[in-house]
Amino acid sequence: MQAVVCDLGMLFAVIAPRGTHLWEFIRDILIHPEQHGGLMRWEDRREGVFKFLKSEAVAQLWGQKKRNSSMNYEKLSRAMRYYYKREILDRVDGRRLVYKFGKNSTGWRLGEVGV
DNA sequence: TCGATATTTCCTGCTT
DNA sequence: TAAGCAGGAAATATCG
Repeated sequence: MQAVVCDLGMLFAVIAPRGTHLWEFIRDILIHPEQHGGLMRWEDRREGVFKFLKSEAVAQLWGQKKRNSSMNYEKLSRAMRYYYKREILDRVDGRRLVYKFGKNSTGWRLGEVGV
């Protein structure tokens, strides 16, 4: 598992632009699930609702991308919560590990993908 | 160098 | 009881 995360991290370091934001990193995992070993999945693609399947693995991947080995899901989720205020994400009440893209996020909608 | 922005880190309390 | 959620506060890194 650790090796898989390591490989994915290296892959990301190559394919992702330097200034990628967290929400873009999340979006890319969802758009290219085959490259990320089912870390996340769409709950409702049209509505932009998605779920973390392997929360700690996603956090580790994000940490590798930012060269931060102490990253974990608790810290990642705090950053996610700041997106509510900016309307990059919408809150999904009562469902753990479930988030929704907001009106200020782009590139995840069908027909928009492939940017 | 400085200010703005985007996290990161730590924390407390609540919920599932 | 562990894991996750919510949000305040302060610190830090990066960029223009």
